Amino acid sequence: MDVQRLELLRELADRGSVTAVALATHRTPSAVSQQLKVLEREAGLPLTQRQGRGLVLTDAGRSLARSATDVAVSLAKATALWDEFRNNATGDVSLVTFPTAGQMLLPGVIKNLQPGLVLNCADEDPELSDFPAFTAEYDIVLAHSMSGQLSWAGRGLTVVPLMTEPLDVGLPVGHPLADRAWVGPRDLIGETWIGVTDGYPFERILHAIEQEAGAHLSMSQRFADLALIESFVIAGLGIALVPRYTSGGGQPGRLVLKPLRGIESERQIVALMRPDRAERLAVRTVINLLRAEAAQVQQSHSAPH
Amino acid sequence: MDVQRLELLRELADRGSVTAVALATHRTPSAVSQQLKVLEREAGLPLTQRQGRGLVLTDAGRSLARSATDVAVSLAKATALWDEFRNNATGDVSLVTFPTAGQMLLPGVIKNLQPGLVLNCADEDPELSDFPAFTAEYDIVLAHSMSGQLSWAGRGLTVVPLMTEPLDVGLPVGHPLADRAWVGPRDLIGETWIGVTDGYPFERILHAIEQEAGAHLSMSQRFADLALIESFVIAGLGIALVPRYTSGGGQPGRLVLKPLRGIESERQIVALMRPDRAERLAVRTVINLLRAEAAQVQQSHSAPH
DNA sequence: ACGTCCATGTAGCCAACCTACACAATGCAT
DNA sequence: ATGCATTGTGTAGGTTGGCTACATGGACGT
Repeated sequence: MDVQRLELLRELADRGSVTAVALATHRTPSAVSQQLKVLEREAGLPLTQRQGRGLVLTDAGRSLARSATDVAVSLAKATALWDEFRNNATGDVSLVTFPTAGQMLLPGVIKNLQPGLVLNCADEDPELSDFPAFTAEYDIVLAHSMSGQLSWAGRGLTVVPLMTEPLDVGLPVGHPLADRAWVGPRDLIGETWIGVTDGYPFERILHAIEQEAGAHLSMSQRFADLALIESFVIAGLGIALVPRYTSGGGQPGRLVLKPLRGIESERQIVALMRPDRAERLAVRTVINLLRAEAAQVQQSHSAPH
Repeated sequence: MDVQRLELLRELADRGSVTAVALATHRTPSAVSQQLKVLEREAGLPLTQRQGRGLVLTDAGRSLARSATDVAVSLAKATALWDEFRNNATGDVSLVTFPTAGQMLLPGVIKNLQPGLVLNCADEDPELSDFPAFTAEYDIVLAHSMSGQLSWAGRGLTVVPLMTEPLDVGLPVGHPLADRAWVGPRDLIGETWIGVTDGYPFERILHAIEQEAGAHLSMSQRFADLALIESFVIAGLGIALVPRYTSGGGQPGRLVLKPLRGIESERQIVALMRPDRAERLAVRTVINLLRAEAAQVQQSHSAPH
């Protein structure tokens, strides 16, 4: 019973096609196919099944792939263990993030990286992409969700919460509500909103405000880019829900943030990983840096408040 | 990072010498030595260390060997999983036991073995041998100990309790105490005892009786074989502590058993296994049969009582 | 019907691992 | 003290297992 073959089966479960597995593991599709065939013969029962021109796992195959994850995890723990003995959190770690989290956390993390530890970052649009799926490609995936709602549950991924970021109401300077300490849902009736495109977590909060205030909110625009939304708010074209720690980066002092009371208004920023990758010492080190950075961001915003 | 090499390291931790590992894994010592050398180079730090003409593990080596066990366990779980899919608890299982447990449990177990599942049994003298060490050689090791006292703790072995067997006072027919329902420590003052050789669990109970009764017990003989002890008791040469379920096999009706009150007088019979072997479906099946048989033995003795 | 995309066979090459044998070091016995 | 057995380790060579390159056979879309 060979671990490499089990790993191949697990990759197939994650990526869905022999060719994709071959690409990811730097092999030819033929090699992958052969190894899977050997695994099937060893198992004595079909693990895969042709479907169209592709290949899908049988129940037995899926089940075996799951336990292959356990093997990979314990193996990763072993390597992490001797990395610790060598005190050697070295190597490459890859990371994807949605833009605002990257802007908020990554510069501080990269500054504190110890020598020999390389962090390769990329960003993706959370609206267009299935973020959990990136765990096949990247070691760490920074994703966000509304509090409580975990869209990536049940995929067998390791989830590390990094921080919860409040979503405030962004107002232009001079707005009638700008001198208030906080605002409630009823204060917001009649305002014009700059919204975000569908799928963003902000969407749900706006619906909650509508329910609580008992009125329909008028939505003038829908943008995906936060800086664009802020520029509209500053220009007095409406108000918007903006994440507290990442807003105002472009034009500081021109945007006023007010906490929203009466409604749970925050997003959770988490790190997603495949369980085996989460065990790597280098990855764990980066995660610790991310958590430290997140804590510092939160503290620096709460102290002067 | 190769699993086979890790496995070799773990075998070395268990068996203590390269030659023994080579013998156990059907390889030449040279092959083992080479693989360990590769593993060390991969790890980047010394895992073994010469001591005399032998070889011992360093701290790092021991630590890595421990995590190698986790790998082996998850791997065994995977194979057990697909064995379950095939509904195929087949293969060979090896077992050592001390004589009385084997006499009590094994015939019933072997009768109930499903076809294709082969159980190879052997017996060893618990006094002469280090039973936990047999887990390197056999899949299942049946051992006994006093209640609570687990001499094999901390070796990273899987322990499955099978039953607790009371130790009764064995008397010849016609003995003054033979019509009592039970006996206490003070009743036993002045009796002549047939003891067992050092190291047996019975030893400790006799000391406890001495303490409780406040008198010294006279010990006339010391034997290792239970049947021999019983024959002495029957002959009126003394009394002895005998396990309730396994005594009287040779000459039924000639030996009277009385429960001992006031002193915790029982031995625990357990199965010891290396954790990875414990995960094998065939092994788990045998363990279940052992537990069922043990329960039945206990029940059949308590019902007519 | 054709081209494309996917999985899978076949032949051959290469590397990893093992055996066989030799050798150094250590401990035990006479 | 001096053999002698035992232990671990090097070196040379053979065998096997897994990979690549290329060809084949279905399945889908146009």
